[in-house]
Amino acid sequence: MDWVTTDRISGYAGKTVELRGWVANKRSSGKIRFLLLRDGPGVIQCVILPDRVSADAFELADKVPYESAVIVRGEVREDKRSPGGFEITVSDLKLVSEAEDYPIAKKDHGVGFLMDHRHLWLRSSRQVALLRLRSALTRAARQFFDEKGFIAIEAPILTPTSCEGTTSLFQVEYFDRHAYLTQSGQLYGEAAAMALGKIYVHGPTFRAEKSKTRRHLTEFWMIEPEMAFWELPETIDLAEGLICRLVEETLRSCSQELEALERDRAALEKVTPPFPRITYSEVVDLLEDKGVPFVWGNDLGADEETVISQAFDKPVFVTHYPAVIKAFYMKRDRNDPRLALAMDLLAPEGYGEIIGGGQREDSLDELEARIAEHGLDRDPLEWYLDLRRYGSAPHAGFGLGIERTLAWIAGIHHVRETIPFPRLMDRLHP
RNA sequence: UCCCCGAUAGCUCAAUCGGCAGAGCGGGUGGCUGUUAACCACUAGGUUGUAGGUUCGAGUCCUACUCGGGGAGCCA
Repeated sequence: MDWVTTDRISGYAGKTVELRGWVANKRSSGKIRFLLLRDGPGVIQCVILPDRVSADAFELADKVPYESAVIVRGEVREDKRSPGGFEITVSDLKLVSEAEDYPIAKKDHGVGFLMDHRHLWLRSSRQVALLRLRSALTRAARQFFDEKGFIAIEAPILTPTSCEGTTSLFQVEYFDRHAYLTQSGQLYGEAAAMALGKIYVHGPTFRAEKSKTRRHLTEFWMIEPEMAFWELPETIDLAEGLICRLVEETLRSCSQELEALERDRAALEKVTPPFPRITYSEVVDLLEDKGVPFVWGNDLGADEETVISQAFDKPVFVTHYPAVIKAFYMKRDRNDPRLALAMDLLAPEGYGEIIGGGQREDSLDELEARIAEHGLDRDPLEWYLDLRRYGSAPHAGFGLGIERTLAWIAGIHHVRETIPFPRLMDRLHP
C-alpha cells in the first residue's frame, strides 16, 4: 500500500492508501466520526464508520487527543462535502504516539502565549502557509539571480568590526578578543564581486538595536547582490525585476497560501513595472504637498515612509539621499556632491523599506576621506581599501530584507510571523 | 532609551459606583450516522502578576516592582 501525502491525493481517487500525520481536529456525530489529518503538505478529512473499522479503531477515533501522531489507511474518495474535495473512508487507524493535552486551542490566543509556544504554533494553517510562502520566495529570489549568471557566495557571520559603523552589534567572545555578529554581508560581497563579477549573498544579519516595532527583528535574513561595473540606474532596474519576479511567482504558485492568509490578490497584481522612482528632494516636496513638516537633510522616519508609500499603489524607489545620512561606502553624485547614489525601495501599505542599496565609492581617496569623516577605525577596513587599490571598478548592489518583503507580500501585520523562530529584543525563546 | 496600554480558571475575556469572582473555548462524563472552529446536556477548574498602602470592605483606588503588548528613535 502506498504512503501518500495530501498534495498528491487527487491522483489516487478510488485507491486505498496510507497517510501519516497528526490529528488536527475531530468531530463526531454518534456513529460517524470525522478526523482531520494534517500531514505537512495539507489537511484531509478522514471518515470513520463503525462497520468499516475495528471496534478499537472506532474507539480510537473518538478518544485520540489533538496532535497525536497517527497512521490512517483507507479509500480515497472525491466528496464535495469534504473541505478540500477529497476524503478518506478509513479502513484502519493506528496510533503512533498519543499527545498530551495540546496547549493551542482552535481559537482565541494572544500573541505572547503563541510566541511562547512558537514550536507548536508553527503547525497551525496560517503559519504553515507563511513558511511555505517564505520558502517559495527565497527559492524564486535565488533562481532569479542564478538565471542571470550571479554566483552565490557566503559572507562570514563572525566579523572583526562593524560594516557601517552606526548600528549596535552583538558582541561575542572570540578566543582572546571580541568579535561581532554581522550586520551585512555587503563589504565581503564587494570583494567577491571583484573576483566573480556578479554575486549574491543570502545570509543572516544581526542588529542589537532596541527596536520594538512590527518591522524589526534582531536576527533577520537578507539577499544582497553585488555587481562589478554596474552603476545606480541598472541596479534599480535589477531590484525592480527581482520584486516583480517574487510577486509573479507568489501569484503563480502560492494561491493556496495566499488564500489561507486571506491576502488580497488585487493589491499584488498591481505590482508591475515600472515602479515610480523619485529623488529624496522630490520626496521633500511631496511631503510638503501632503502637509507633513519635513526638513531637507533629515532621514525619513516611519511616518514619512508611510505617507510616501500611500501616495502610490506599487513599491516606490527613493534615490539620491543626502550623503550625510547614508553609510560611508556610498558613492557621491558627481552632479551634486551633497547627494549619495543611494536607493531605497519602500513597500506599499506601510511595510517600510524592503530594499536598501546603491552605488559604492570606488575611489581610494574618496573612501579614505569618508572613513575619516565618519570617525571609523581604519585598520580593520584596510582589506576593504585594497579593493580600491587593485583594479578598482565602479560597482553597486543592494540588500533585500526577506522578512519585510514576505510580510508585505503575505499581507501580515508583523514580521515576527515570517521567520520560523523570531528573535526579538525581549524574546530569545524557544 | 522614551511614550502609551495591559496582567482575573489551561487559553481568550467579563465583573456597573469600591459590596457574593463569571462566560466561552479547552479538559472530563453522557447523547447524536455527514460533521465543517460541529452541536446539545451535565461536570471539574481561582492565593485576581508581586510587594506594600487607603478603606468597615479592594479584581476594582494609590505607590513601587516584574512580565507582556503597541508605538517612536534606528534600520532591512
